[in-house]
Amino acid sequence: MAKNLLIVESPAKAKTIEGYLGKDFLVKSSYGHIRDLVKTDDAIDTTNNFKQKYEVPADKKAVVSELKKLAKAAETVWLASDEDREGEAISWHLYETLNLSDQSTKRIVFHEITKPAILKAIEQPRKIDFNLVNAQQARRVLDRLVGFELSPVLWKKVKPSLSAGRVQSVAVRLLVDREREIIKFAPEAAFRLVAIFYTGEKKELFKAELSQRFANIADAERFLNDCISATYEVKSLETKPSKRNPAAPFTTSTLQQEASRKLGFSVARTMTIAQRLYESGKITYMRTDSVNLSETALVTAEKEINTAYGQKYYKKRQYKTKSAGAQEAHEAIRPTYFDQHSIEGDSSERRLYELIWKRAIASQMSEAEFEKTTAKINISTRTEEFVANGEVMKFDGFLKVYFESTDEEQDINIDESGDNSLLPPLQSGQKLGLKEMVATERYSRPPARYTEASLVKKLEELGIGRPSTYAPTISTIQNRGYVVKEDRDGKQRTYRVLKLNAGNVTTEKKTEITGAEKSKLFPTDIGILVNDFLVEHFKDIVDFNFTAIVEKEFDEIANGLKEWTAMLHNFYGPFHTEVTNTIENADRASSERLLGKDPQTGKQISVRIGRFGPLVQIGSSDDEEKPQFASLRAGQMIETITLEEALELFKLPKKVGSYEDKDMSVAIGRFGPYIRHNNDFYSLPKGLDPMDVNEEQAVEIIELKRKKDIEKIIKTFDENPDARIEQGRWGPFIRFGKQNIKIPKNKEAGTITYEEVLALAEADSKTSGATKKKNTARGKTTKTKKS
DNA sequence: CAGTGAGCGAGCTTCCGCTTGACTT
Repeated sequence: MAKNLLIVESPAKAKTIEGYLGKDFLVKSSYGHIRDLVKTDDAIDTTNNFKQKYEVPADKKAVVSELKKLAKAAETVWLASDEDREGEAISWHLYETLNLSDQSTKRIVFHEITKPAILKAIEQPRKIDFNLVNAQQARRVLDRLVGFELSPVLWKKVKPSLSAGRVQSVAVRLLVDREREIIKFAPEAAFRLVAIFYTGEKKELFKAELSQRFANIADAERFLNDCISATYEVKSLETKPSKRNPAAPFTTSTLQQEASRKLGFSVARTMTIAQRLYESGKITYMRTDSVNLSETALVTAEKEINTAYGQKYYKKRQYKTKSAGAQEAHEAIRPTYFDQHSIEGDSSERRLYELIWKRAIASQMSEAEFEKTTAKINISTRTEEFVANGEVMKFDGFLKVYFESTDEEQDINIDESGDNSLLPPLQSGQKLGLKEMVATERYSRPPARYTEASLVKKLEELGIGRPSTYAPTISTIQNRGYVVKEDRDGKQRTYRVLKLNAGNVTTEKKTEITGAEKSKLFPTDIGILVNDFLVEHFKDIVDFNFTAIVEKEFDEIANGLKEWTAMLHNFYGPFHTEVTNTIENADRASSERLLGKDPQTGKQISVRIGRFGPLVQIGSSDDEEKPQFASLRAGQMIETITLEEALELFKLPKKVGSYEDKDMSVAIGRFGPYIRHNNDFYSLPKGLDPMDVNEEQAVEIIELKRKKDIEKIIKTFDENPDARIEQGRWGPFIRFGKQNIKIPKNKEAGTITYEEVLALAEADSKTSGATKKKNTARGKTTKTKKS
């Protein structure tokens, strides 16, 4: 048995460290926290100084019992969890749970996983820092109190099973606030003027923009008319050098943002892939808020840049963390070995690795240098002036490997990219020819909706949540139904374009699509309802600064300046009073909004959230006639639906004729408009308005779908018409009644026999049954309906 | 992907952070 047991948080880390230390050391992992508050309401005794009840959760029992055994056999136990609040608490929980003794236990910390760093840490052991532990307990207890007292208020006043918490409720609030800003936003139009000039005989073309816009069309028209007979001349020419610096290496949040923008990954996907890279030793730890690179990393990055690109591309840089509440227990995310420009693996792993490698390498490279030229151009008949910008890269520097993208980039209108192009050689006083001048009506844009990644960025700025929880938080608010991630179609809008060409001014109307969204987060009706309720009754908790305020107090506790139970008393007293007060006095949250009267019957029309989601109701239950109901469609919200839109909902489903002696009806479901026939569903092709579908079209759609279905069939079986092998989206699979079964890797789809199908079907029903059980036991949300 | 939209009222839901799998499509 080894004399020393060293415990870290992550098994991948343990494996690496074990290699650095001799056989006197056994290195094991705790897999994060090993103890937590019991899940019941008696976890914290608020009447007895917040005394906590901890337990080892079921999935940690095995880890704990193994560690216990090993600790008993070891002479010294080294607690090497991370150097932050949570890490310190993990060490303390280990100390308690493993029944360690003071003499035989040592607490150590290190910031990089290298042999010298670890050996040095071992030479400088310390004791567990109880101030830090207490700060963590205050954090843990506060989160439990907030979550487990607020959620039941929602169950009573809104709807069962809802949740609220310090982090998730603010995340939802950010989305609701932003949605309202967008709803309220009134775009303003102005005419933007772009001219295309040319120089001398070579007729080299370049673009210039007028330094001001015109608010109305008359002014724009007058300007163009004035320009018909004008001459143009370069008034001034200014050339300035400019520089661009590389961005800091990735943290969890910046990695999530760039992977979302450049690779289109969700934050959860990014983290799963990064975890695989970490476990296979390709990158450093992926849950970090630090932009710091270790000394070893700096040295190897320098070497790599010098050999791969040359010395002038290297520049040593150290970055400082900007985000609030960073705890910096780890390094920035970087490749383990800088000389590995790419790796083996599946395409998503390769692409994410490449992104991480480029960003980390670029962060130690020299700045890119540009020469920016600004030319001002006079108009003989007007006082305004045109401005042309040109940019020439003099030295690429870090741009040789990496270009950081921004959120705005994706919505830049093609017409508007007048900047950063090359200018022909110009001289002050030079006369210019005009090829064309265009005044385009442009609208101001509302604030952008959040993506998963931009919401993470915002949360990080506010110091809310931690690297390990960003992705789970984004999932939670979607799972609770507060938020949906989806695409939405935009609306058509017209804009006017005036053109001056060959001495003539012409006017044209054009259309564009505005407000189309791809993979954006939208608050749902229930999300809005819950948010408004919380904002009304628990303003302090859902305040954007709440976390920052309590974090400051946690820091004071960590520094020994404040007693942790005193802090909790101060918080809990007023909070709990507000909870009781709200339960007793507050009205049930109502989602109802009156839209007006039905023009045909005069009955009242209202929208509200029903048992199965948002609905429109015509008439009230007091009327003699029964009220009519219709569900809102995807993309429609209680807050914004109009009376006209609500009435539209009652026009569907509608019969469009019959086919094979059965009725066909058209309706709109969760996946868009469809035709229903004999209990089968056929979705409508895009662009076809469900209100316009006639019998002939419907039949055509049904027959086309059937033909396609037949084409998908690879093999059928005489023994059973319900069994067949089909070509699916991810390859061939077996359809066996309602069961969809994967084809084992060693089998060829075309050669499978019916006996094999039966065997696979039985094996599949067993495993899927077991899975279902496990899911419900874990309390996961299953979407199966009660039958 | 429909239909549903009331009430009966037991027993359940829920937080944030630290870690990985073991599942599915």
